[in-house]
Amino acid sequence: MKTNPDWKQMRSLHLISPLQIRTELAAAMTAALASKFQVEIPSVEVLPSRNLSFGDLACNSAMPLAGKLKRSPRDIATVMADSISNSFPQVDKVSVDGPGFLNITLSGEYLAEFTAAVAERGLGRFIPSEGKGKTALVEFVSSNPTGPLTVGHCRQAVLGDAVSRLLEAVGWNVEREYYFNDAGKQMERLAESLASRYMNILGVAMEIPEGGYQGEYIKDWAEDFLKEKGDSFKWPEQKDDFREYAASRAFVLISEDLKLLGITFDRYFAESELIPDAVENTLKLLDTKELIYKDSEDPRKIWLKLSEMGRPDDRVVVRDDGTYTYRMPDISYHLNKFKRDYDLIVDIFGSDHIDTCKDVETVLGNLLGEEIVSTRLRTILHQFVTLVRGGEKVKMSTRAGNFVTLRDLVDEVGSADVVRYIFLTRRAEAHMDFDLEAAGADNDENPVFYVQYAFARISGILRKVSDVESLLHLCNAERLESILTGDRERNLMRLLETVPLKVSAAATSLEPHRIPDLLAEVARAFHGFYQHHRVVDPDNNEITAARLTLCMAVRSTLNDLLTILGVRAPEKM
RNA sequence: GCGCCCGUAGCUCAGCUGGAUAGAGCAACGGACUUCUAAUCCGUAGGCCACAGGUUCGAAUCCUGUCGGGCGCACCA
Repeated sequence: MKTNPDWKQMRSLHLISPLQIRTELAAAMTAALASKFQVEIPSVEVLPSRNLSFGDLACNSAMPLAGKLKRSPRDIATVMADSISNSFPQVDKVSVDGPGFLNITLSGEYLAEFTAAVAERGLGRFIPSEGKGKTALVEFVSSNPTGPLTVGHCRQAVLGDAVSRLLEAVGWNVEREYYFNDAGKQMERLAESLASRYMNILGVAMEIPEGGYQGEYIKDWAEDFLKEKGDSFKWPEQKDDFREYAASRAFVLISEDLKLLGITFDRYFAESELIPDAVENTLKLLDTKELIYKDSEDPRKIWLKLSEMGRPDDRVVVRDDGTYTYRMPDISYHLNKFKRDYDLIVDIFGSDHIDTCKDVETVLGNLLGEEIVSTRLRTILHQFVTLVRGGEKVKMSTRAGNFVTLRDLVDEVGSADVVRYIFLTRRAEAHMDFDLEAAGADNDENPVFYVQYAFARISGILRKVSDVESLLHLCNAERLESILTGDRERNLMRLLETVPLKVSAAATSLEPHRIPDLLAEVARAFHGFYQHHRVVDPDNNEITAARLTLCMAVRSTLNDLLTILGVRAPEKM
């Protein structure tokens, strides 16, 4: 998926990429308008047709240009149509329809060449590689290391991994990073909660602190702590021992949870690494820029002047005991990320982070320049997940310790593929009801199987054929075009041709939810084709070869799209 | 009260940098297995795109307001 198209080789085959044909058509039409009307013309846009019955590509630029050129939209569209109608072998038909739409139908020759090339060399090389040679950092999950991951983290984990994979699909070199908050007040509470359980085992009364952690897993940790380290520890004398032990156990817990979904990180970045040097440097920097001030009553307490930067309220960044609030190391962390010089920094947070991440962005803008921050930092805030079982909402409460964990979810659903796919079907900013019964169902209520089944079917066909390679060599683009003339075959090729640019658009907008839609569309078109056309015909090698070529192209497309979601492409089901 | 997100078919959701008849899956109804896996296919039905204004040649899409839901408004993260 990472290789770049070899344009020269394609030229020799008369094949140009989906992106290039669109670019060339737009350029030709823009040039024709400029020369005919002798005015500056904003570049026209060639877009996918909304409805395939109009054609493959459409352009509506004639309508907005009508006022400026003082001509009717249809006249303008006609000028555009004339400029491309006979000069592109990739174009079969151009028409002007309705109020001034320009509709373009791609030629069978081009579609056949494209399909053959995808079958032979894979779809990946046709995806425009905008990210080639560039690096991106994607931060996600970053949950407090205080316990197992929950359903909310699960959505974020899946989303972050898919965003990363999507960026990789268009050529980015991606690093996945988990910011490990191991230095804050929550860690203190966790350590004390552990100490409390430990003391209880030893028969000493000690309450779990206010806001502490009640989960059963802490009891297990306490028992292990006792076994491994002995019974001589006291709170708060050996505070650090409790804290370190809890953090390391939480770390293991979290990485095992992530492993259930097949997610790994390139780096776990510990907040404690920033303390105190990096944070003190950041404070000095903020002070130099006069963005902080001392509290009027307690000079050890330090405030951030957010209200002067257009945010609603000033915030404390250093408490009177000298410890930092969440925002402080987070600003340092982001400065660190910028210093590492990525071309793109993606932050993924739950919607409860809205205020803090706006604050951090604002401060970064003041320190580094708004231009740099707005072009290089992109934040995805996802909404929460409501679990539904049998039409009833599943109550979740972190405090009481009866939350549904990521592990529970994957166990109940029974498949990481299903969990990933369903989470990725909704766009990040939309609320989401996750129906445990439907997700756990082993039937056609489950959208994942529909797509995977298409891949498995193709694999089944391939198993029927003894020598796929030599059969495929029987089939060149010309033959493909003359044999695959059915509507279903033709529409399948048309659909495949749009995939590279749709992937590219999804990556540009950091929206992996577009991929499941696309997958379902490809699978649907394939299932329809499969039902109506027999692929393997022992008496007709030519037809077999042509349809097999199409199957190979679909297979490659499904595989690449499933890879973006991190969902398996099974040979058998 | 303030900020952000959401409100599209019975259910879950796409479509939202404005464009030609609003889409899909599931559920419902009617059909299709002596043929490469029927976890499939074909067909039918289902919608004042929350509501009210505005911008324009054109609005589910942009703006304003109202109503409804989620999240936040910590010296937690």
